[in-house]
Amino acid sequence: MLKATTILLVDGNRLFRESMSTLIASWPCFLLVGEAATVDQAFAALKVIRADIILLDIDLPGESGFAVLKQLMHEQRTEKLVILTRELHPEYIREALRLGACGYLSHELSAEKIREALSKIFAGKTVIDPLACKALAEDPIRDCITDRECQVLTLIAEGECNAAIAQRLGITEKTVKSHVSRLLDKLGMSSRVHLAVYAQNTSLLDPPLTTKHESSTH
Amino acid sequence: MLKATTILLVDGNRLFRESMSTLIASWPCFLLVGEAATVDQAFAALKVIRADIILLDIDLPGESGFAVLKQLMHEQRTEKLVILTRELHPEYIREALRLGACGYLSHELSAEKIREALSKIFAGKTVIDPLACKALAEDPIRDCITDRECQVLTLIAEGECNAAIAQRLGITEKTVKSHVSRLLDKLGMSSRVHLAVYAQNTSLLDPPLTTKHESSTH
DNA sequence: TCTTATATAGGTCTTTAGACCGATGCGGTA
DNA sequence: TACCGCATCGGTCTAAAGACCTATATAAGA
Repeated sequence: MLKATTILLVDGNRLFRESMSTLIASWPCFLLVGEAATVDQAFAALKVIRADIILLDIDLPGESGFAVLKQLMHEQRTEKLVILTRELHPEYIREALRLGACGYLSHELSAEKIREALSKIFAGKTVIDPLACKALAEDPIRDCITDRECQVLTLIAEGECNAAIAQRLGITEKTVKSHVSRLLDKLGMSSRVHLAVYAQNTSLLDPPLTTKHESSTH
Repeated sequence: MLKATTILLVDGNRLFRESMSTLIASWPCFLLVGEAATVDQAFAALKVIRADIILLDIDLPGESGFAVLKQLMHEQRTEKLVILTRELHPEYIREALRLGACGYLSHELSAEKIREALSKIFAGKTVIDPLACKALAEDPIRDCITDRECQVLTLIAEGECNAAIAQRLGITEKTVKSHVSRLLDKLGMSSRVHLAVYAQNTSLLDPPLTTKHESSTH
């Protein structure tokens, strides 16, 4: 008998968990082995169960689903991490893939599409929701940060306050606030701290922090 | 004839540059080959000149001198990078050395001491101002971050606001603010954005964000 | 035992951040 | 020309951040 692919579902919405639970139960080769509503619950569950695939929402109550992604990738666990969420923010998608997710699926997908995707993912493939691809592709606006915004972002990452940024760029604090708000909106974030961390982690800033392969030539 | 050790001076203070210029001119084996008041000017200068030693202030108008340090270390250039600054913040010193500076000299040093230090540095040694050592040594408090503070720092780096941190740690926002203020004080910083960037760059993050034993008996 | 560090928490206050609204001028382009 | 993206700036408002003050319980050490 074929062993079922086991799934852990992490989603803050109880009704959604229950309906997904029913749905998965109707799939022959899949088995839901656990549910969690929060990041903490997810970690707790992972201490006692083993899943092949973790279906992970991002917008969880409390800590973001990215925290799970980060932690588990850090621990080099073998579970396939798949984002299953309502949101299609391009930045969410990029961040998820950057952190090592094996898939990004939205709630817009049909149940059948989800099942297919999970099969492929279990087989080792990476599946990105067509809608997510579309969101990435159709959203050059949200992707491209203007020169000015990039300058502001850089200064935020240096820890400058709006007034200081205004002074250094020779504009008013009002304008800086406009840029900051637009950056937050474009990147789907909610505070300048996120922006700072984002700028640090992506090579938006001059020195690409890729200390990966240091091929020393001396 | 002995080839002089060439120096590029990066400092935002014009008068200081001029006086240092005169001072260096009075040293037989040293030659000041360039000056810069800002990070941008420094990079511009480095495109056209070659120096053996770069004397670098940290508190430059605009971008911090650390930017130069980062970039040049990243490019694996051969110039010796020496911090010459008024400040003796332990965190500055640590950061400078971490980024690969060959020396940390304060303005409190005598001209003769500076010259000696530069000779040693050119010879391949690393020289740290005795006052800087003292600042590091006398400041064990500023060095050690407690477990709790580390947890708060980690959450700040994740972009959490104080209220969210309070919720996740099961304490009041007031207490979180206390921890944040203490962190800012210990690390000589002025905003949570600095803390976030600091935490990102120093991989303070890996360690336990595990909610340890919650001794809720208080 | 006395001291010190830590974690906790409260009060008051000012400053900063950011949302949400609007507006203008400029340059490229369909 | 009319439209659109960008950068600029303004007003108003709420919430968050952080300084500065005090205070308590606990645990580790001198």
